[in-house]
Amino acid sequence: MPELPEVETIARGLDKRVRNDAIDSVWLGKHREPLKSSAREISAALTGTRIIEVRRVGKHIVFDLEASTSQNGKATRQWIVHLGMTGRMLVCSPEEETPKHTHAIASLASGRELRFVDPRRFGRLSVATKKSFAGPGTEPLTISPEDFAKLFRGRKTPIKAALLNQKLLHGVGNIYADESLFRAGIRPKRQAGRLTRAELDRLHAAVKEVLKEAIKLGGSSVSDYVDAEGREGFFQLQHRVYLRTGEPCLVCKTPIKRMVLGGRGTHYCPKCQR
DNA sequence: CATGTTTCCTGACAGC
DNA sequence: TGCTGTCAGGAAACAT
Repeated sequence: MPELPEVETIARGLDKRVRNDAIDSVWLGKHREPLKSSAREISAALTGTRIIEVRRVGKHIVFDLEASTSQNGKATRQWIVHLGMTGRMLVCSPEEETPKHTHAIASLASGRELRFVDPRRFGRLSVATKKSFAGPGTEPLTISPEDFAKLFRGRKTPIKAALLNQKLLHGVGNIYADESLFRAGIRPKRQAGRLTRAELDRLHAAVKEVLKEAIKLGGSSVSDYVDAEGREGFFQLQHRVYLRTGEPCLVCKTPIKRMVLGGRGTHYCPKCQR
């Protein structure tokens, strides 16, 4: 599942490959639309634009687009892609077989195609034409320790649920929430508002560290994640708790426990995390 | 508003 | 082999 490090890897790969290319035409799948904006809006917004840049905001891929207007002016807009759990954004040649669950194809001036494939359909496509897309919450890689601590003040929800709340921090998903809490030595179900400032500082550092390491390794390939070039990441080899239920903790050898928290599988070491 | 619960969707996997 | 049932999980909608 693509979280911040995976989306960052994908966005960088896409930027390298399609920056300055142009979108000639757009095809969108028929049946139920995996879209936030309407198919007509998306198609109209993308067709005839040039790709200025591809970047990541939270868990979203943002294509910054430029359209030439009739008065010779330039209009900017964004194509925003959320990959959900199983979404992929691939650059391919039109000759390549179109896989099942392909929901959108943008034909590029270079002759290649940008394809959005998403079996489970949790992904979302949308366009924004007014202001620059900023995402729902704050970027975990740049937030200060003070602002980080402030996010959780007075919250009764478990810290893990708060980390997953995209309106607070955006980009942290299930894998990196578990891994960060392990590195910070904090139990996932601790009340967010009751963490000490020292614990929050540790968590802040852990979140940043985990995300940065994961980006360096190209993300975690769990289930079927691959980047824009179809390559797998390697951070799954560094996971200390995620999907390690029953295996010994790498620090104290206590078996890793699993519980369900906020509807998500949650993995932790009962001895190292208090 | 804050928090908890349900829903969407399909592939993978267990059990028979 | 092939059918059925169960489950994961991001985020929005809905309920409390």
